[in-house]
Amino acid sequence: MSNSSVVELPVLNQPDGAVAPCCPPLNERPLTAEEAERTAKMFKALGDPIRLRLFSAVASHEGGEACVCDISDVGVSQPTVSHHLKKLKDAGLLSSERRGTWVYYRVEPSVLVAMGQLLTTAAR
Amino acid sequence: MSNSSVVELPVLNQPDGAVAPCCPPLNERPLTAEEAERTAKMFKALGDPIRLRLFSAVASHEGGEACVCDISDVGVSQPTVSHHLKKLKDAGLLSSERRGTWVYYRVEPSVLVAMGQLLTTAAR
DNA sequence: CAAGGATATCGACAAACGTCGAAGCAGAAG
DNA sequence: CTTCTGCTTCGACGTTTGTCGATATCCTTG
Repeated sequence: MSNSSVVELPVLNQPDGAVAPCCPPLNERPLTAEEAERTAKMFKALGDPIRLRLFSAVASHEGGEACVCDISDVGVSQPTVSHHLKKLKDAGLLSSERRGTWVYYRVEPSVLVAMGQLLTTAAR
Repeated sequence: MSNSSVVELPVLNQPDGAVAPCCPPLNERPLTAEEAERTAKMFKALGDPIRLRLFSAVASHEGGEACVCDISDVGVSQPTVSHHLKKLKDAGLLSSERRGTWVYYRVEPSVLVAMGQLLTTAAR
């Protein structure tokens, strides 16, 4: 149980391995309730300072992945770090894999791209 | 009191009227605690489905602004709509202006751009 | 198999959040 | 001045969230 298939957030994985953003840019048209529900989970996951630092630490780490031990110096207890990493994982922003003693978290580059597209101003 | 100077989020308004993103792309380097604190407020504001729909409704509305009456059909009471709009305003994502009977909310295009830059994959 | 380090889960608790109805305020219209 | 409409503020309430210490799990090492 490492790379458990990301379900609905924040990109839709295509059968051919490509990714498509789940929703149009925010200024293209009003999001539907369902789109907003899915997308909000993503923003919510990044809406906590500790989680944002953890996410940024993973995203900026060499190879786009980091061991928990590399990034857990954020001023909260170890269980809290674990809790936040789980939330990021549940939101589909990170995946994790155990290698020996350590657990590595990684961010899919496509996630960053898709999230950026959401916020990139549509041609108007 | 309409366009009250946006203080710290999510972009830093330059004296010459230009804007700079408040923080580097999330995968450039780990955010500092202060950067994360500021940026998380922005994400948090978009981390609620109702707020996201309101924001999207304003952002996609003609001219980048909308009257409250144009966008308040999101399934919650009118005071709740007002409460969420206030949160988006406090987060620096929207500004408001009263014109006669109606209050108009608007989103600064630079905000969308700056937020997109946060999430756009840095060259690595 | 025993010991130890790394991470996850559990249970509890205070603080923050989303929601509503009621009441208040500001312009427009009579 | 009074009434009406659009919006905000207030006060209350149940739910969710972030945090911790204690405990459990997984894996390596001796």
